[in-house]
Amino acid sequence: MKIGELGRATGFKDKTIRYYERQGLLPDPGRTSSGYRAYGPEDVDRLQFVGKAKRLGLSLEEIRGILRVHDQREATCSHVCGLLDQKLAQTDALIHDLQTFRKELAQLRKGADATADCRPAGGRICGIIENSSFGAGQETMTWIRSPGMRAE
Amino acid sequence: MKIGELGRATGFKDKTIRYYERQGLLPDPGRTSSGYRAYGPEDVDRLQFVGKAKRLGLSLEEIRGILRVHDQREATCSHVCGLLDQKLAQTDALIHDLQTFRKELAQLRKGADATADCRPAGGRICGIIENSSFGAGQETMTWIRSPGMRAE
DNA sequence: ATAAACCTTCTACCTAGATAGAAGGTCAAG
DNA sequence: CTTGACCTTCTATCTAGGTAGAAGGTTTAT
Repeated sequence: MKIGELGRATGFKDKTIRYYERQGLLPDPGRTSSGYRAYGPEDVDRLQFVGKAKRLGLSLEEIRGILRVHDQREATCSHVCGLLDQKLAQTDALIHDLQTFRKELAQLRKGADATADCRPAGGRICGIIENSSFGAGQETMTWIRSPGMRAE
Repeated sequence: MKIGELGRATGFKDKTIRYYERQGLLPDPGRTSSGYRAYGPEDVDRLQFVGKAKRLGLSLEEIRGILRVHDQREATCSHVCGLLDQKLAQTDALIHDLQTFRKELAQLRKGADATADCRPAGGRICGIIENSSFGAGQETMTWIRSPGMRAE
């Protein structure tokens, strides 16, 4: 099987497959006499696994970790369970932070309605934002901007 | 006031201040006779505003938008309220997606405990992940990886 | 007077996950 | 035999928000 065929079987572009190979997600495939990459059915499985793991929210680095364990002929169970637990904890933490953020944001918005003139004296720029005690912590809420969320 | 002093007053590095100027967040400051950027107290306010807005989760582009409205001598109230409402809606949507994701993840994790051997026959890689109906949708949960969240 | 501490511009690099193009070799069908 | 569909490698580009360094000019303190 050549790379295009593999791509059609898995939904990945050929460029992406070569990229994954460079990233260590796919082993060096054999080559045909003319130098083409020669894949077998196990590579279809492997790529489909990558796709599924990606959809689970695993990074390429995490997926590479799982595949390395697999390639060592070890069972990946405990490794994967660890990753899932980690994801779960991260998700919980993120939800918690977001809920806190949302509360503060809502409060700020409520106060904004009460602000008759949001531009106070003295060259200040926006009373709504500047009078808030919101950003008192040093943490930045950059995570609110997530890929695919940008309207365009 | 020169750039270093402005930086010390606001907590931004000089490099960052020049970067913000390039990005259109700060107006072209005057220069001293020796060509140095010469700032006034209003620039301290402006930069502090930028810091606060950033901590609110606004992107530099959004902040630039607010500042442009301000520079037109228009009140920024309604503009900022619009942004806040938008952030609020985005946050709600993100929390909702995350809760759905968390449920599916927890279910997967629960099933993993029941999976005696996660490596089924036929060159498959990980039964836990591959047998899940989890990633059935096409959407990828990449937002789970947020800046600052990466353990190192 | 000279070293430290500033300042300037310009350019390159970082993350993450690809995508696109250039320049060229190979292969199957008509 | 030639056209188009493949294949190869290498390099550049995108997002977002900066950071770092080179190469050089200025100012302040000792």
